[in-house]
Amino acid sequence: MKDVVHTISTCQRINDVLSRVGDRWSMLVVYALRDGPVRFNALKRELGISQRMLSLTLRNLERDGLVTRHYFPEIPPRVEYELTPLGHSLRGPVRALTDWALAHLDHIDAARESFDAQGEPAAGA
Amino acid sequence: MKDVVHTISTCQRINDVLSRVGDRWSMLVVYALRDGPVRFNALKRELGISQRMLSLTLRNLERDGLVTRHYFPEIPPRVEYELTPLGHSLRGPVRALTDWALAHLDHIDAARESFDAQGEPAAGA
DNA sequence: CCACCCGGTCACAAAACGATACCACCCCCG
DNA sequence: CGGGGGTGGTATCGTTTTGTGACCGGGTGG
Repeated sequence: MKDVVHTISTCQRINDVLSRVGDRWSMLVVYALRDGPVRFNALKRELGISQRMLSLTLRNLERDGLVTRHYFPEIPPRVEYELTPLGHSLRGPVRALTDWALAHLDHIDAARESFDAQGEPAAGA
Repeated sequence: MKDVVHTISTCQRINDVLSRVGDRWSMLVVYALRDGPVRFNALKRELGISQRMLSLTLRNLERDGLVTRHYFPEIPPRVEYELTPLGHSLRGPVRALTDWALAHLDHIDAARESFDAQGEPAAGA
């Protein structure tokens, strides 16, 4: 029973961190920042994320010490975001997940289609 | 520029999969199912998830071919959920992420605290 | 002059989430 | 025999999160 108790608290802790960096936008941003600093609007276009969510996600990431924000008071003002060492350490796990995602997207789509097909055979109209 | 274009579509695809299995409940369920079949209420207690979300998450996971649902018409009726081979293939990436989460939880908390501290110095009372 | 870029915020709608209650079934305890 | 409990789920309702579009200030090109 002790193992179970241990597992429970472990889940709580994982849950805790995942609720911070485990959302898809955060992971996508980490993924997009893998090769160095990127500008705000570049991220926005590349990820297909709304300005608001990108702004929010980046601020949370910055708060959690995963990215740094560099403001260049040029004309036009430029803002670049870059991974911190902590952020870089997350690259590996995120990479594993994105690689898996890329590799199994078709598989998931197929499973979903067959599930939906057998689940609702007379769902037409 | 071709590389950029490639990156863009790649992000879209990753985003696509992540919107399916990239939420924290799905990953937590995969994590909890790593050692074999687990019952509905056992998962609920272990993960600290509401019945509604667990039910939804499990159905989505089943739809995407990541878990299978085994119904035992006993008294009381027992339902167990188990990872499919596809689900097992996700264990690695999820493991990487959960390990990272466990390892860097303190780091994140510290970063957050210092960020909040310097962000709102006169937020007392 | 108007339109567009930059980075970002505001207000609002839509969707997701969480807690609770409820279902049907059966068991155990008193 | 009645009350409370556990099983796996769904329905409802209120809150939180997410997403959409407009808007801001500043500058530049047509």
